[in-house]
Amino acid sequence: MTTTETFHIPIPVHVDETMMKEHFLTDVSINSVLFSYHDEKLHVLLLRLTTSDHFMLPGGFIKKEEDVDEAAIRNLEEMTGLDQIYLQQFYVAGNAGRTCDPNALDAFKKFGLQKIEQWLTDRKVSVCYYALVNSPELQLKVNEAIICEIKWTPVEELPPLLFDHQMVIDKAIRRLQLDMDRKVISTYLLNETFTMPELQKLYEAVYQEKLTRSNFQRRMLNLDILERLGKRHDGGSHRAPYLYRFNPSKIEMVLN
Amino acid sequence: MTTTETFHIPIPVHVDETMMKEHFLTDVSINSVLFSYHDEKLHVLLLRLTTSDHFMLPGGFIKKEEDVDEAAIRNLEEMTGLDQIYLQQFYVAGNAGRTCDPNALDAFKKFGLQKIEQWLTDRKVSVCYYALVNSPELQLKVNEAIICEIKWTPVEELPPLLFDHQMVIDKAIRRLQLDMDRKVISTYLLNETFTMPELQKLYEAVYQEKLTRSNFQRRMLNLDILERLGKRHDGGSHRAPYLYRFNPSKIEMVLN
DNA sequence: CCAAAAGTGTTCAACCTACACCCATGC
DNA sequence: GCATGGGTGTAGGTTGAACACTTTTGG
Repeated sequence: MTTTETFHIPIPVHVDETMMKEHFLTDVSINSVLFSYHDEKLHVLLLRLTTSDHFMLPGGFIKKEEDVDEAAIRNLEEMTGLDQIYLQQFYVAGNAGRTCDPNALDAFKKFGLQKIEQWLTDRKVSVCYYALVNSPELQLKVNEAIICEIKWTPVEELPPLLFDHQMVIDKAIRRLQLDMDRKVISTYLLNETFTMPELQKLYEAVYQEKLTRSNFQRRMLNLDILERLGKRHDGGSHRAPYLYRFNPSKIEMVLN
Repeated sequence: MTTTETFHIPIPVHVDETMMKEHFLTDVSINSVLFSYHDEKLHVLLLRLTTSDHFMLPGGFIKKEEDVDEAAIRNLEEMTGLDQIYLQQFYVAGNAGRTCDPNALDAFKKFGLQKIEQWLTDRKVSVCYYALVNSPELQLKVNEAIICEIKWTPVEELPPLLFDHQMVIDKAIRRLQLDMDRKVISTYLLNETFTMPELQKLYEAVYQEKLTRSNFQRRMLNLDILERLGKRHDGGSHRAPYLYRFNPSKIEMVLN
């Protein structure tokens, strides 16, 4: 999946409400805000049922014998094929009316999800995670049934969303900003090696503000977790920037 | 309730499992870590069933038509009679095995809670809040049935706890520490007026470390949210400290 | 007058900000 | 050589830690 196309993933529809109730917790769900950084922008992964104009966050349910954290991981794996992802619980969306979105109801109905439509729009308390993905190339795994659209969207261009997902994303961004200052989670959003200007652009995308080049450089170097490697020349008519890498042994201490 | 005695509150037992399932969400619960500050120590409110040696956090369940935040507030009100409390969601305890605590099962059984024993030890995802209470004087409201012990416990002297409540308290303290630096929540733990040494001792209790007197004073004054009132002399053979008050108009901006 | 507690001042280092200057590269 | 982008240095301000000094009060 490139960063500009949209893609289609299948979601299973052979399930019915009885099956869901048997295997899953009935009034808890999971929603994940997947962040990815590319094209100098912070992106969020969104889904759209083909029967709706509105997008939504990926999510899932918790098996009865499964930890909530496990369920969040399983969910991401099922959807993206990725398993070494930074995952952080950050919020519980618990308003009683949050699943009563007529747009969602309508979309589910048209979509042919009658068998679990009730289940999907029943009152749910949603445990929200944010996840950091350094590559937007998703290995899609789900192999059955109906198709929906999946898309990386820049955070400053979010379309209308179902349920309370706009608010959930806002909270996720706020939390990501706070965590960026306390932990060294930029590792999870970049390739293994990167230049200082690239790192700076990531910070600018997350905080949605410009930073001063020279001061940013010093700040990062003072953290004492960067290893300077060789230089990398991109063919541009300017000086070649150094490549850096996060020093794994030093990061552990900072990662809470 | 003074700060040294333990107290007994009644909890209702006329309910049975069918009633619970009809009115409440089945696999979500709430736990609250109530913090109070007195005797120069940070305290947590703990309950103990008279049939157990182990203490536990107060908690409750969520009505089907009720927001989770509302439920947390209702819960606190029912238990303490207090309604202007600072309440902050901070964690979801979601491990599958967390409610399988043989000590708890045993205590519930002996306690005569057969009718909802199954309900109480069924797998539950717990939304955890911390709350700030500036007065340990609780107005107890619940008026029926069985008695259990309720006690303010200094955080450095926590007894053995049921379920995963020790871990929940640890996380609550960590979160409280982070929040103390970002917001001005000390208001909720002190009387309206206080002296600088009193404020310092609160910080020392929360961070569990000594702070330098002169620097602490400057730091607090530089926040520009304190109003200096008169002096207060306690009869001690030393200089009388000033009284301070948080300036309500300036606090709002800092309270997120 | 002394001890104890509270308030204030001084110094030093760390760090942030702004801005200037130097280096490498392609056209 | 010059525009562009990257790297480094410097001056000024702010912040925080450590510690010394002063003020108030009771015995």
